[in-house]
Amino acid sequence: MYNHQAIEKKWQAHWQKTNLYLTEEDKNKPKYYILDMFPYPSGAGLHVGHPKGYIATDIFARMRRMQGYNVLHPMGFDAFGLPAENYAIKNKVNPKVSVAESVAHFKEQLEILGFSYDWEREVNTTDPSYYKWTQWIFLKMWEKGLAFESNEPINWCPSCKTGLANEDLEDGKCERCGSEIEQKPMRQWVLKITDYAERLLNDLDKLPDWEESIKEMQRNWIGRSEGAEAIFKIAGTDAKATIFTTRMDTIFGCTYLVLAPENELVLDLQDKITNWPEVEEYIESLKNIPEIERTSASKEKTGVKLKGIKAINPFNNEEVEVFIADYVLNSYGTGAVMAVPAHDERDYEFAKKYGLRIKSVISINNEIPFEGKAAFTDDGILFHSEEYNELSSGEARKKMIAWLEINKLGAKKINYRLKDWVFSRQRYWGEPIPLIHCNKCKVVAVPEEELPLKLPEVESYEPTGTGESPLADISEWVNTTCPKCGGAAKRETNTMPQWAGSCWYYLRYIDNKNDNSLVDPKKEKYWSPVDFYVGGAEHATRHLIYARFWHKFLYDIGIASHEEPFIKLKHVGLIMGEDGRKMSKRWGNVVNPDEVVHKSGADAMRVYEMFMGPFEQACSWNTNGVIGARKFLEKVLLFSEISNYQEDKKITSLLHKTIKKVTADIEDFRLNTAVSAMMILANEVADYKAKESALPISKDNFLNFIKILAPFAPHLTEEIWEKQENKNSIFLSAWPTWDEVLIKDETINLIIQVNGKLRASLEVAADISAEAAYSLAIIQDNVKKWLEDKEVVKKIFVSGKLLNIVIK
RNA sequence: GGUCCAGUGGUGGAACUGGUAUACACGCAGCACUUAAAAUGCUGUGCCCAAAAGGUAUGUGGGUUCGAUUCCCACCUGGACCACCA
Repeated sequence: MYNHQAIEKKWQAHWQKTNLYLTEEDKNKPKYYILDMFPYPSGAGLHVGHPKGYIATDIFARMRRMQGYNVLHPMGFDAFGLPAENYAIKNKVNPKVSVAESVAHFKEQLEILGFSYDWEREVNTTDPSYYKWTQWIFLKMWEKGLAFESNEPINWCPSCKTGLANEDLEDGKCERCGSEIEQKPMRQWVLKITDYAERLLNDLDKLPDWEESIKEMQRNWIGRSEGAEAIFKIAGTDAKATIFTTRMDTIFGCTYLVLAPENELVLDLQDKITNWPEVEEYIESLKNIPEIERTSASKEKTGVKLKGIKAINPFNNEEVEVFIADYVLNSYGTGAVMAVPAHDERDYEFAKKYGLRIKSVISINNEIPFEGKAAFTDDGILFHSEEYNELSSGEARKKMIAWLEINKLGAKKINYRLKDWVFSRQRYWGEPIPLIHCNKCKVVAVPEEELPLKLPEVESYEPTGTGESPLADISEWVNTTCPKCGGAAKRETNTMPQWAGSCWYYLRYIDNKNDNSLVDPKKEKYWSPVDFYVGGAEHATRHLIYARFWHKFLYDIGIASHEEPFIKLKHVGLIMGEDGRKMSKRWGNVVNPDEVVHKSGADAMRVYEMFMGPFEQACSWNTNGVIGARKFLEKVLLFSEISNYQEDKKITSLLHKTIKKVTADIEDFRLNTAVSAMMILANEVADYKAKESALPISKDNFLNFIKILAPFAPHLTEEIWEKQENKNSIFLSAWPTWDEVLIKDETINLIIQVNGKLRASLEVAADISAEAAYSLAIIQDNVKKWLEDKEVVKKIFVSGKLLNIVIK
């Protein structure tokens, strides 16, 4: 009888008592750091999807330990941020209290799954001893000028009452609550991530063990665009419009200029604009259109001409009209573009609508493609471009930019889609930003020895909506003295965003109790970098970009010893509900792991989740599937109850093949086929067992099978291991090896094809020659039949696999 | 619109560098055990054909090859990310 409840309880207690998973630096062993993305503990607890990644890394960690590595495999909690705070507001509890409850609940749920985490190294981003160092890093960034105050308009969520970073939006809506985002100018702390854009982009090439899809998403997000700026003087004034373009070669086709409606130049030119009331009305009308609608590509473009204004093309001194239009964004490039309707789709659409001039300057094979019908946007050969005629687009760009630079009328320029990181939130539940505002000394850092700057207790966590966080109401906290001049001063009341703590947590696991430094340099050298990192793909453009940014900064100031934090990265595919939808309370399709563990056991659940399908792929939960995994484990337990061993050569060979396959499959995270390989072996053994009363395998071999199963089903295998009179844990034993000689089959099934179609299969010696195979094949009735009256043109022989006879 | 990924039985999926398509598991059907059911065991299970033989099948159409789920081209469908980024 398989009493999973008793077995799992027994071993979990035993592992804890014997400190089996405690990790320390050990110079005699190679290190391996395998990391899960730590969870955000919500009140709802885990569903069966959450542990999928944790199970896989646990299997990997256990194999690595048995292979003789010193393995760091920690876990912690990322608990600052809106969900915890909103939960606290709704239930009128201090977030500190509710987070502690959620963490305890999560931990309990994780523990019954039998993970091999070293809990001594647990971190929690909301723990002052942790966020002391988050604040410390922020101060270092501030010292280096990477954190600055800005009053630019930013994304504002009217429901969450806080500013948000671009990364926090989904389809132009708040990722948390789905509200329409407004653009609101307000005082913000911003991190200059764009200073690192080039490195964040280029260093992706140094990460061969990251999935290509994730790297591609990051490249998309960074959005590097190489072009140039050019200055158009405004006729009759000292004003200048600077435009950004990637197609300088088309500048002779520029028939008008477009400014973003918010471009400051528009206000500067107010006196010269003869239709100002119309212009002003247009600008006002745009304020009522949500950002998402305005920037939608499907929307018809609108705009207004700035009457009385002409811009001068620096190349031919031609005067062109100037428009403001909604399709030019003030937040990208210079907020101004030169319009070349013949060679840009957006400009073409706008020019058609308003009947503006269209001038072609790029040809291909001496023809002008789609003239008058659509914009031709490819590179080609220039014409109507004075001395640049006959040049290719590429050459022309180089020469034109060089000319601009010589004449100080423009320069080469690289733009990024990536924006600087809006880093302050007007909410309570986050790390306080450790800065002080003094009238005399301006902004002053909280002295290092005063860190952590603790989050004060507060009556109400409700956001104020005024652009100030609830901290602003606590006068005894806000009012302080300036550390520099000793005069009266006020604390910064904004807090850091949810993503701050997760930017560096993997470094803290290495040395989580160190109060004197972020991490001990010796320990950092031993454990860094993270060898293998596993988590959801939804973090590809947020956490993983932010963390790489902070890590590079920490590298620059000498804290981190490697330029990249994560060597190998894999993403875990979601587990959907049985109805194929995302598991959610709304659909009522959430499966609770506690129930599965209670009914079928942690080991069965672990085996099933790995068996479901490819690790990276999303798949639907099927409760019946757990039964299959459970049956497999029952079969293995049954074997262990037989004490009569009788080795069988075929099984030995199959076992060695299985060891090889399972080892390689775990290495590559092909855990579904690893499980199926072990099932095949168990089925074969069971077949023999039905015939004889002895187990057709030697005791040593049986124990090797138990060992490769151990990472998947740690409790059951530990129990079997003990029953076989082993004193130490199975996880302290060595990972089995295989013998290539035993894997080689003596006989094989040779496939006989005629014209590529299967006609027979012969059991022959594995090393049979082509000639021997042929003479054997042609006497088979089923082959003879097909060869009658036919001429054999060719014989294809693949040693050990097949013989294909080609006839005419 | 751009970039990337994927389409294989009733279902989840397997097939290593082109070489027996459908491993493994679920489900289903039949049989055994049982008064009966559950559990368990055995057998079968892509489609056409009574069976054998054979034919046919990996989204659709074409190509390369002795041989294609795998490589190439076009198309269809679905998903992920980005998107008026100049």
